[in-house]
Amino acid sequence: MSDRNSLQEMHVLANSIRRTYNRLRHTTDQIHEQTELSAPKRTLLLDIDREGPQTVPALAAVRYVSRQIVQTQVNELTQAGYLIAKVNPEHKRSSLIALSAKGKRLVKQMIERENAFIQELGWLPKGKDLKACREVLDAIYEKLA
Amino acid sequence: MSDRNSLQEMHVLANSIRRTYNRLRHTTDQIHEQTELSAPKRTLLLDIDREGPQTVPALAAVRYVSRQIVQTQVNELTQAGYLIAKVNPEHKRSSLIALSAKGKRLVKQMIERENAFIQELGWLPKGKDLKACREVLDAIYEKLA
DNA sequence: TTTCGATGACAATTAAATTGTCAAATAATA
DNA sequence: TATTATTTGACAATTTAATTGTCATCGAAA
Repeated sequence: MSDRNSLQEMHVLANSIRRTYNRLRHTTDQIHEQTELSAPKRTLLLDIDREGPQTVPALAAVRYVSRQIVQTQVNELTQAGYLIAKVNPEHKRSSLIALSAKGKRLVKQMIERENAFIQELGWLPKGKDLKACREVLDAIYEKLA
Repeated sequence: MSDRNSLQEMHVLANSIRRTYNRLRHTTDQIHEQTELSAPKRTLLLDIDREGPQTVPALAAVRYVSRQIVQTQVNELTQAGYLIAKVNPEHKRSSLIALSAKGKRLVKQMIERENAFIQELGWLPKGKDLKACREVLDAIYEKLA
């Protein structure tokens, strides 16, 4: 399982993940330039859209960054009207951070812009390959938990 | 090719790339904690080991960061004895940044530590799946060039 | 050869994140 | 229940990563 060749392949894969991540971030920075939102703030909005309302500490934990920086970003996004704090039935002090109507509209626009970019690119991985790739990434993600 | 379902799948894959990247960075931060080198500096050393000596502007370009910050990091790694500037036959002013003997030893140690970690984990993606995943990532990387 | 872009050095600034502290709220446990 | 430990949001100070801008010099192209 962990012969020399497989280990080497794993290093190469890790490098592909890193450089593709960097390029994706750069591409999305360009696509969403007019939003005036940084990549960390955009991913907060997109994650909350995908996973639903969450507490600040929960958002920080999945990112492996301090809760303080996420708190600051959430506060600024709330100030800008994209997020709202909802009462958390599980916890009186730590509210659930949710998208506002304005935030939902922005996320919708961002996804539409990304889709338009992909259409323009005229290419997507084949459905089967895409799924296989995601499954490997998710398995690595789980194993490193 | 770009029906609604495929687009949705692509967004999900992008998210898997991002979160796996974050977890890999966190894991390697822990594995290499005693090196006292930041993730950006470690990837510089590993990239130079993998791709060979390169100029500072070339290193910056693949990262989509300014040449100034890479110059600073390279200068500090040179100061610390991990890198050396080699004469560039193609360019008198812009030297090729290469690993010193000390840098090569460090890279070797880092790879050994990562391999030991994987052994301890007792798991790797299957060779076929690993390769398929890398090919999809590399295709995305190329298409976004 | 002369113009224009690339490069390294330096400086100022901004952005992202860490670390530390405090008080209040919550959770765990004796 | 009482008490102890942990979590959370707010605030502050600091560090790290990165950007932006400028300058002199070098190299490439016209």
